[in-house]
Amino acid sequence: MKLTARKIGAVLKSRGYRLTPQRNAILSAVTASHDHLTPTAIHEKVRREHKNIGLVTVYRTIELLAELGLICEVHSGGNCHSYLLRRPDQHHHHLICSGCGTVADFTSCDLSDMEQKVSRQTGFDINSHLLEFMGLCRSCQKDDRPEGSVSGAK
Amino acid sequence: MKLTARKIGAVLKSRGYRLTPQRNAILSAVTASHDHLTPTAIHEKVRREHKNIGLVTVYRTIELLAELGLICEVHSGGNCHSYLLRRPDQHHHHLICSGCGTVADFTSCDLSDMEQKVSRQTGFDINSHLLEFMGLCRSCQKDDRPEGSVSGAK
DNA sequence: CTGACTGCAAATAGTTTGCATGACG
DNA sequence: CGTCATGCAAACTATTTGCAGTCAG
Repeated sequence: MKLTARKIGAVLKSRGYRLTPQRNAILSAVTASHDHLTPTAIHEKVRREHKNIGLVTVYRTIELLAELGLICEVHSGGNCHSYLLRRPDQHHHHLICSGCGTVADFTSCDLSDMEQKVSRQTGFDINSHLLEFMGLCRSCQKDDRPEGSVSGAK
Repeated sequence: MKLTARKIGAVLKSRGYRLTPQRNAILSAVTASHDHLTPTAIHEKVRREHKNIGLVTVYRTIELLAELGLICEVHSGGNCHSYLLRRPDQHHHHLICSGCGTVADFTSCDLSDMEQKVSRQTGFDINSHLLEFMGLCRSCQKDDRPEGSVSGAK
């Protein structure tokens, strides 16, 4: 079950934040996309409908959403300022296609064994982890041409 | 076994790159540190001895080293432009202390099972992964004060 | 109404590029 | 000696901040 723009809006309200058309537009853009989006990308997307929305507002909204844990960063490639809707209901990780940039997520993550082992070895008190897999998605495997047809890449 | 400045220098030479005093200084700074360093941090470190080294040179050297696979990025916190000496001899991952920023690494990583499972589930052809654990290192646990005594944090 | 939100513009930070000089091999 | 590397300055890009007007509640 995914988070919808409406649900996020409700969260915002319940936290005492206002639900403005701009924020709504940004929420729609983020929830509609399966990919990770940079601030600029979100801005462009949103601008199609709300021409005079400021990039600044996008930044501020992203910050807010990240703070509330509704979106999270994706670390694909060198780009570390891409954001993605979060699945709040469960722990999950990302699977990033190096061909087209699509992000899938998966939940079958059991690192607790490894976490314990590493913790024992190093003495660290581990409280979280970051795990991402990189590879080619089904359709990019068919195309199987490393260059060309890359949409997300800079 | 860690990579030393000397060894990296040898690699550079063998690849046809020149071994200049500036590069040497940068290599020493990187190999001497157990932490992840940002370009600016490297620059400052290096400057203590070589006052008129340019930040630009640091950037260019980092780029070169990353290209040769001698250093790698660390994705701790929001900062994604920190670099660390690589252990070229084996696959490993990072363990980042959220207290002081120290980076340890560990090698007991067996994700192949999970990789296969995820691959089967999603149809992705997985070729690499990024795994980092976050937590508190031994000495930060003793201090156990989440604020204060934080050196690496912005 | 009132304070939070927005948009603009300017400020700041981070990174890249062009070019003349200098040093490596 | 020729070429690659450096350092400076300027160009760019990405992000943050200040402020006055606007709008959600």
